Amino acid sequence: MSGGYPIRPSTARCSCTGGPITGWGTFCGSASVNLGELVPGTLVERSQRFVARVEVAGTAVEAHVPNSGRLAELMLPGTAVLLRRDPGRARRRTGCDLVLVDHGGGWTCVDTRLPPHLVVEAIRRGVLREFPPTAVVEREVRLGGSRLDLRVAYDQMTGYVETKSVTLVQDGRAMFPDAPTARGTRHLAELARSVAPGIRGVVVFVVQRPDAVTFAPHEVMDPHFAAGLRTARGRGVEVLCYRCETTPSSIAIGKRLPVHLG
DNA sequence: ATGCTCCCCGGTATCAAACC
DNA sequence: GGTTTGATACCGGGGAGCAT
Repeated sequence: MSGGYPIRPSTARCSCTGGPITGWGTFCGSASVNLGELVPGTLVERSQRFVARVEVAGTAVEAHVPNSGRLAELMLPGTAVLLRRDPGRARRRTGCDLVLVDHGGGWTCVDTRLPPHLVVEAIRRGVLREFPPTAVVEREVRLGGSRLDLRVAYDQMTGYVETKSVTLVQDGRAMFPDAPTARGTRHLAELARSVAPGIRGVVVFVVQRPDAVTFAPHEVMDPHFAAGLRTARGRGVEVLCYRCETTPSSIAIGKRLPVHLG
């Protein structure tokens, strides 16, 4: 199985029209990212930080966990999961990625590589209206001593965009981070430094859970990040939060959620 | 076009040094 | 002696850059 959203450029075809997919594994008629054909399994354990043992059709397999966060409320033994096979590189230790986790209220995507793709598609499809669909988007750009997810150029403007994947929700409130993140705080500082006439700094929290209705930084888990977020916004960094609409076959940027910085 | 190396990602674990 | 802080290695994989 190849297809799905891209780790490498996709040669998959759109399930809407059967035509070739334009760009990075998206459905051509919407801002959805196509997850391709996923394999159902049951989580046995997260044996290492980046590796999970999953039972698939009675056989235990190892899957790469593309998420360095704790995921404590999601990665519970016995949880239903969906895997994406990737026979691509011979050097891969695991044959598949753990993509979706059933937390009881719907599917949650745990792949932190996905949000930048979602944001790019949302811009191109006019769903994320903070940027024009005609903007030129570059991935993985350097800013100061960090590497940010996107640089978005349009007219005479440049926007530096960092996306954050949010999987923790408590009482309807999505929270980030689920573990202290010095790098995340550094990214905020870089964005704040970059803001100037003609240069925007934007952080987009992409919430993977359908039960979220608001967003706030996780003050208890990482007070430095929370303070950094407030400082960044005070210096002109735009703080956005969007919730994903996730199915076992696709993910799309959906509703924008209100942000409470305290 | 392909293969290789290196850096980065974001946490955990461990150890050493500094401090009370 | 106990606690805190800082530095570093490590994990698996993506992607840029370079050589062939």
